[in-house]
Amino acid sequence: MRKFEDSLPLQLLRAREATMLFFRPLLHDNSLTEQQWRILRALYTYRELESKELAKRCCILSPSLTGILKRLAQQGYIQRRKCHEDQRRALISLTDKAYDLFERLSPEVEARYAAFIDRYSEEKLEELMGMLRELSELEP
Amino acid sequence: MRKFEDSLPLQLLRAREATMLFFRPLLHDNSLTEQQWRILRALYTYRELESKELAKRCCILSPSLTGILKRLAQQGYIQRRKCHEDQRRALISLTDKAYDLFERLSPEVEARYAAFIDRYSEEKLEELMGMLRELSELEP
DNA sequence: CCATCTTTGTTAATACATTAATTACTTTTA
DNA sequence: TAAAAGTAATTAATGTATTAACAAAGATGG
Repeated sequence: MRKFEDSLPLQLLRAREATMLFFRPLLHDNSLTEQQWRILRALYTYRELESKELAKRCCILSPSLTGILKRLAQQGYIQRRKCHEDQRRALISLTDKAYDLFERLSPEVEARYAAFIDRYSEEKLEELMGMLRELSELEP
Repeated sequence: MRKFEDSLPLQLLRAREATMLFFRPLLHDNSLTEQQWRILRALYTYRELESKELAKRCCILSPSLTGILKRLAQQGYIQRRKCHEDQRRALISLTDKAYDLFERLSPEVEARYAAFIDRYSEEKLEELMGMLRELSELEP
């Protein structure tokens, strides 16, 4: 049996925790969770997404997303409309309030990303991202 | 601003999800959660750990661990004793029932790990693990 | 020796994860 | 076209994540 620490899922978890130490305090200071920020980021980029697509891009399962979106809506950060062609689908987008918040925070997020790269190395990061991308396309 | 998909935390999450697709079904078929399996693995390796050390090794925060250990104890998988030198510490270890379960499952877990390596590549995995290890030692 | 500070572990409150089951709507098929 | 099969989103139930606050045991300094 492999050593406990030689588990890839565990190392991926550790690496993610170490990375998030650069960003979590900033999000916390602004009363945002990781998941909420992922959703803001996705919607800022793609303008409008249906729920299922949003879930897939953010790596959040639909039942979780339902709750997260409900809370984001209560805080006035997202709005939803029904798709006319298919009445089952819901189309989600950011409110102006959310755009403001995003544009206020993103410079500091970028600054911390830069600080992170400074510590790790631009080249290593690029290589790592490549390997992760390949890994995430794998199927059992 | 970087593209949404160029976020390292997101790619680490995606990669972990893709990896867990190899193992999650097996754990689920045996009514184990990821966290429970991490704890079994850690305690199988180290025999006995105090709560804080267990939390750190498994990347689980203390308050979460409290609940997970309570449920594992109810199912008869762990036992706890107090440390004599320091009455605050709790020492956790597996029961025989847990050792049996672990030894029954680990061959299949290893088989799926082998299947995973077969798809990804032994060399890439080693290199990836190295980069992740370096990353997880980083501090803000 | 005592008051203070620190550490270990827990509780409480809220947010999210996971699986199964359900509802409402669409598409297929007989 | 009515019944069956499939899909998007939600609800329900249980388990975990996160932060703050706390109790109890231990270390520290006056």
